[in-house]
Amino acid sequence: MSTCQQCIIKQFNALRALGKDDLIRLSGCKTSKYITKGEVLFREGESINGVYCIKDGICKLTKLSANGKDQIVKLVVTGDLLGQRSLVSDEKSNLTAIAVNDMEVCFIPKREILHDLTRNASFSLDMLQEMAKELRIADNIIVDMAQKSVRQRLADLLLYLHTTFDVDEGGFLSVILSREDYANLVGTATESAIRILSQFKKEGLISTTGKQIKVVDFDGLKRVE
Amino acid sequence: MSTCQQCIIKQFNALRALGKDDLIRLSGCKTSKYITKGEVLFREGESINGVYCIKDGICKLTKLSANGKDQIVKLVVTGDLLGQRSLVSDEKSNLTAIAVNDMEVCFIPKREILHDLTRNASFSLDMLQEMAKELRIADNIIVDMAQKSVRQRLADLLLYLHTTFDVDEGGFLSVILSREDYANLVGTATESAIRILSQFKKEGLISTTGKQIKVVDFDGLKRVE
DNA sequence: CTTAAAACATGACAAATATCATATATTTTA
DNA sequence: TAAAATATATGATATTTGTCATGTTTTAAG
Repeated sequence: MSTCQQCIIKQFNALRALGKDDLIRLSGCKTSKYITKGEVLFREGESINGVYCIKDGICKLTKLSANGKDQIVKLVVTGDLLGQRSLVSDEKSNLTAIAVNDMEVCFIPKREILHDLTRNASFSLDMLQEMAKELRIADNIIVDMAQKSVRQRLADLLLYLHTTFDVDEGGFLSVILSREDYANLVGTATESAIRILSQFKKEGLISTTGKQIKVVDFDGLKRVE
Repeated sequence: MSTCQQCIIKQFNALRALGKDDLIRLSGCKTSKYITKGEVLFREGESINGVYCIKDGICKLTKLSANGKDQIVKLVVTGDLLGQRSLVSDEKSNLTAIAVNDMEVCFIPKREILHDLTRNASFSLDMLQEMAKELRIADNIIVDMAQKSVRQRLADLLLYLHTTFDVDEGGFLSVILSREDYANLVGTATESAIRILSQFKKEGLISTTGKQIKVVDFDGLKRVE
């Protein structure tokens, strides 16, 4: 079994701020878990009681809106922590986490993280910085949701997926999402998302083969309005 | 000149976690400032280099979207801190702050706050908790922006203003906003906001006298769809 | 007080998006 | 493999929202 100390994943999140002794302690009480595509890691309203460190895979954080539709609030990827927000504010989870592809995660109990947060200022400062970054991103999404058209938001999403998750040998986006996921990410009806993706294809901005999507004209997508 | 130690405002934000000595130190280097309605406290892209503690008044945090419209991301009120996010992540401000009514604020330089953040774990944990709360609120706003109609968002806003800022003797909302502000808060055209407010009035959900608005049927507004 | 400017209001119309219906393709299950 | 379930696609239409035009009211300035 691998230890947190050896694990390179910690470089990508606040755990990097911990020293050798703390990492050894975490290793001793962490559990690891494999989740297959589509499985639920935790649900809105549940107590998480710890933090997940994503060793591999991608998951979507969704919230059920009043009208019964799921909104995907963000995608969380390899290297990210999951559940810090609920842990810090001592609340049940505000969001549901569902695996977008097969995942490997480590679970670290709340008590251990709190131990470090209260004693290790550089760890809590690092976590504070991460959360500040998330907050800026969330504010920007609010503005985009409020002011941009569905067409623009969908173009932005494709650009985001292209730059953030990279592409495979064929140039296709390496994250495979359903059309419904696309709709739930930009906040529109599934039919609208499908329709606009078809338009993008006709306009030569993207090409598609089943669920696989390739960004053909990056700058063209940027200019969409 | 009043000291931070005596100031009751600190009860409402992370400064409550500081001890006597730290508060005395802050008092020594803080500056206070009066801002009149409509004045800009800081702009998007500026370095704030500190934190504002709002002693009195309300201000709106806006961001200019790609299409040239201002979106109000949140209202910040008496007791809140302003600028922590930029300070913590060491970035220029992502938002513009404009006074909605006359304000009194105290400015505390970055260096002093950082001093406490790196040394005082309970202070940085408290700030972390505040930011976690803000992040949950932001996530919920994203869902509402994406999934609710303009009519619902405007009804929600009236309910929020009613419960958060209370009402005057006549039952009118104590925050006076222009119709344009209402539009920029819910992310719609000014004409649309005006039109829907007129509808609410006809439907007996609110009553208005000039800029003053009174929530008449709270539960009715809740049921708006 | 009078005039100019800004804010508010509303109609008419255009554009964007949602909804419903239906068809086809793809995946899963038996 | 066949059948069922699910996902994708697209047309027709309704609804929501934005834009432009115009008039009225309120506020600010001289």
